[in-house]
Amino acid sequence: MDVYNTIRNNIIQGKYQPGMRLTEENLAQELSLSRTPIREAINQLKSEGLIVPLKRGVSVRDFSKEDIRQIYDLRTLLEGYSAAQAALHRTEEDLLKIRSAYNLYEDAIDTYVKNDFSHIIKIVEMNQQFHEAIINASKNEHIHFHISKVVVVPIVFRSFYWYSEEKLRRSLDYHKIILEAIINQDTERARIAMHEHIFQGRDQVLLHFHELKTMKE
Amino acid sequence: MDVYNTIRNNIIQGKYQPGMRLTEENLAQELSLSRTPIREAINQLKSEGLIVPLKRGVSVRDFSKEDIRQIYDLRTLLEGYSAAQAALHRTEEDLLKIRSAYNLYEDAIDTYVKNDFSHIIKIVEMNQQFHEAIINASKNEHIHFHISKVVVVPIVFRSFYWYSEEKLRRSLDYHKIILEAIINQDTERARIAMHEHIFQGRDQVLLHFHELKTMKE
DNA sequence: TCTTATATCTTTGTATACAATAAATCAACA
DNA sequence: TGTTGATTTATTGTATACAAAGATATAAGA
Repeated sequence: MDVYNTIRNNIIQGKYQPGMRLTEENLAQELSLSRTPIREAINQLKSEGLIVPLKRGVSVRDFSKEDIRQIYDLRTLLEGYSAAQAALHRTEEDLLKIRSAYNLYEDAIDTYVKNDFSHIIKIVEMNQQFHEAIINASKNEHIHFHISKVVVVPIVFRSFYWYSEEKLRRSLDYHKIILEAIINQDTERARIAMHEHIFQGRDQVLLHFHELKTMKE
Repeated sequence: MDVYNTIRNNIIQGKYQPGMRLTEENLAQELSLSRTPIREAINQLKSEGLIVPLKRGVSVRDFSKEDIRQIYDLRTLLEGYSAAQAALHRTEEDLLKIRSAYNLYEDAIDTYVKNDFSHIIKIVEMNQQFHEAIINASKNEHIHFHISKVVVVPIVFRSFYWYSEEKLRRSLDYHKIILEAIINQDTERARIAMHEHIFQGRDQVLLHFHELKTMKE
């Protein structure tokens, strides 16, 4: 894995906690590299908003509840649009991929509820894959480019640990509604279902905001 | 001006033409700097999509009509939303700034049509300032963060050279409608007017696409 | 002449050294 | 003791050197 992803993962997985100060030299020593490649990774993370510049060094960004609201508003807007566009432009190949992602998500949930709690990671991945497939089907390269740059809030990844079986099933239901709307080329239904689905995720994060922040993974 | 903005301006102003290959060494010599700061600027421009990686070096991105359509779709979505949010959340101070930007845009157009054609630059600036003021009033820091990163298409800057007086007046009319909708907190009117306004800009760019591409500024 | 292997040249990626600057420490003085 | 100025230290910004990887040119053999 490259330097950028190494540092990014350390932030997302809570190894580098919010507010923690990072310097080029420290990171370089930790990763046994020179400052040059570290600088490049830091610059990228800065431009993505995951770390904020300090007078000296940088610090891991500490997101507030208001940040979560704003970021989810944005995500709702962009992904709602991409679902609508996917309903409009999807090919048979797109449908195959979306359906496959849907099934894998269902499998992951089934395995999880059968007491294999390690499968939560798989659930996160398969959920992402479903959303990815829809963004691809929307045939707007630039929306894709943008959503991929929407600020990643570390705690969102951890929020899945607080999903009950019931909530996971409801999440799956939404995937189904979205999938069917895209099949039927019902743009507005796709958009609205995607909106509700993303707001469901937002509510989950906001509800457990404080536990998520202190959680060390 | 820093390295990033120097290179960016050279691309926007057509000094580095679409498809042109740039290498770190060349740029370093041209700007009398070492490769290190050049690399940082290039990385940023790459992540913004203004230049694309080559096997060796990078090349200035050549945008297609389809790119223009997709980017404007995105801009419509984001700025339409920000106009609606501005209508909802604007303070008196926001209104003052938006109104002031509106007036300056009107002044710039007036000066321009009185045969001072050099004022086209001012028109571009004042138009941007109006949009900025609305984004600020929308009170979503993250939308702001994003719109500022929406891919800048070089030729959009030049498209103003093809605006007739009538089209400029129509653009101003839209600003007025948007301003009033925000004053009256009419979210949907603000959103729709912003949509139409941005599509007007898109049509202008698409209409003159070929002239704009060969134009050297 | 055409193909393939070798050498050469270009260009990027990484390490390191040094310069510039801001922060922290310490000392001198009121 | 508290305040100011000088000194040291920490950290970033820039330059340069060298290693690694690709591309291009060259030469040898079929």
